[in-house]
Amino acid sequence: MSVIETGVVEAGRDFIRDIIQADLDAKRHARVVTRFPPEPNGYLHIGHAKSICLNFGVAQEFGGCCHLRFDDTNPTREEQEYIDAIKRDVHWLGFDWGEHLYHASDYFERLYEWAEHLIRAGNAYVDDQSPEEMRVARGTLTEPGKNSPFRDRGIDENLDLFRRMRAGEFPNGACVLRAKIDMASGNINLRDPVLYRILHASHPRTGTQWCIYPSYDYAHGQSDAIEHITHSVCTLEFEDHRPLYDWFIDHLPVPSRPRQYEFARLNLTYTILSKRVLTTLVRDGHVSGWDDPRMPTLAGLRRRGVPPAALREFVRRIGVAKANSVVDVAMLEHAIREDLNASAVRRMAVLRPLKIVIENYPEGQTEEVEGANHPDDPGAGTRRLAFGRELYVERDDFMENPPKKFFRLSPGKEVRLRYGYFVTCREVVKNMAGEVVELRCTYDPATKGGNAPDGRKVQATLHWVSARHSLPAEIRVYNSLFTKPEPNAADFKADLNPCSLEVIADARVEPALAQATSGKAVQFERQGYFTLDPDATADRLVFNRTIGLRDSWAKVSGGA
RNA sequence: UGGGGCGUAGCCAAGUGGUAAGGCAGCGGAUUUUGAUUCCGCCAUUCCCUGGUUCGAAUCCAGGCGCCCCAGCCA
Repeated sequence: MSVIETGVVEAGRDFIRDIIQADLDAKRHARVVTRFPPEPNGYLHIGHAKSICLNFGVAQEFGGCCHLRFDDTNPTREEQEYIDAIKRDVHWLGFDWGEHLYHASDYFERLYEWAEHLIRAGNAYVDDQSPEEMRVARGTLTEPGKNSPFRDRGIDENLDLFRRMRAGEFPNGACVLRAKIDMASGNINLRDPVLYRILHASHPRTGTQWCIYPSYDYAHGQSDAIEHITHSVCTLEFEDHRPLYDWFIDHLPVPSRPRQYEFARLNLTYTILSKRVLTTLVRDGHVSGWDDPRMPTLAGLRRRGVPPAALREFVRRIGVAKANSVVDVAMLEHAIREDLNASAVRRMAVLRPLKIVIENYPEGQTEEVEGANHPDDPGAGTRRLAFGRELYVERDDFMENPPKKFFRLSPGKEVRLRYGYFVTCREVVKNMAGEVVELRCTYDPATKGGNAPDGRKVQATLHWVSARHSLPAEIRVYNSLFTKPEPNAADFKADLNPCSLEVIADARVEPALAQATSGKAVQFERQGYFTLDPDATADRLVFNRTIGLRDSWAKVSGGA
């Protein structure tokens, strides 16, 4: 599959890898087998990238394999669209499950048989209590629960009832199958957890074949055992499910003995990774879809132009530990810039054009100058740029009354046009409203290419495009990564935008950009990294800004 | 005295009895035809707190404090 590039990154060290190394050293396993087990009820986001990189990464590094398993045990929330999207996104991130694509639903029959096994052993029973009665009887965090009045039904009665549950004799909610463990346990997961509930719902894969579905707790560990998973790595909130995970493994004739380990999930400043909130944004139309470039989804990041290798590197650097933490989004931004700086070709584009006319440049004349595709990589070659009497420069690169540290154009000041000539601003043309509409400049013909033979220096080098040769483009700038200043999902209001989107409709770009490829990163010199949007056409260039360049002038000037 | 976890710099994070890695951010400075990049330098006398053990403690022990997770027929 061509979407797969290499998923290999340099191995970091963390407690998960230490555990695996120790298990391998002690010959507890011949080969490590992990799994990435998403529920197909939404799109993958950058938080999942941490889990994907961990599970697939570890398998690669230790010469094992990683399964992709859909945890599709709740047909009321799962859809085929999500299954497809998840596969696409895992591939895009750079990982391949090969033949090992599984679904919890592949094991429904075996899970059912094992449930009967538990019943026969007196370890499970059918409970007719209503959900409300069960909730009350479960007790609280500080008080023990009470046994269900149905807890001591005979094995035959339980078997009969459970078979009738499967046969569809009961409506949703009529009863459940529960494990008989300990209603007084301090760990609430052990207070007779539900194994099966009745759900008369069509499943994306099994259709209407089943009307009872296994719970996560019951299905997950057994699926791991069936697949001979050696290390079942999940997030911290499942830590107190581990005793239950082990209880099932201990009481069932499973073919292997997987172990569960937990790590802290990813949190990012200014970013909401709550599936509930992301779903709301999509469902209520606050964004264009799961792949809106403002979304922290893998699909959104892809469309925004973030390279998968940058995500892998980011994940490698944040590490894997058990402490809850919030990673500064600047770390992600750094990983993205680091990748893009090395890989993106350089082009010139003027986002907010200001016309300059070079008065001493012959009318009607055009000449070509050469610009490097990548200044740090001569092998990337060069491209030709049309230079002429009328050009556009960035509005922000001119100030009529510049402050002290402003290096760019201002009346009387000389600057370099990159790969072009030194120019000096001679006159400012304004409209009736007093707005600057044009600059009259002169150039020094001896500075072609950007060097002055007399050795004189300029303080700034500006990017520019030819007025006649440049192409119009629409540019979409996402002002901050992803979200609002306070990443508190609880405070989320549905009428809030996930982050601001600024559409710049009248940008001008150099002609070579007509050949830009969707998804391939380009650096607009002095502006940042951009990528052609998939919706762009030959006569309508649309670029998404992946991320801006670091900008020390913005810091000095306070953005003024 | 419900159970389970976690506390190392502004943010991640190594370290597991021998005297606090690394990255991000920040701050200086050099180079620069992108105010980018690159490069160099600085940035925890101290590891949540208090005691104890030890020649020696972030690491071991005791007691505190703080934060997170769990009461779905969700995962």
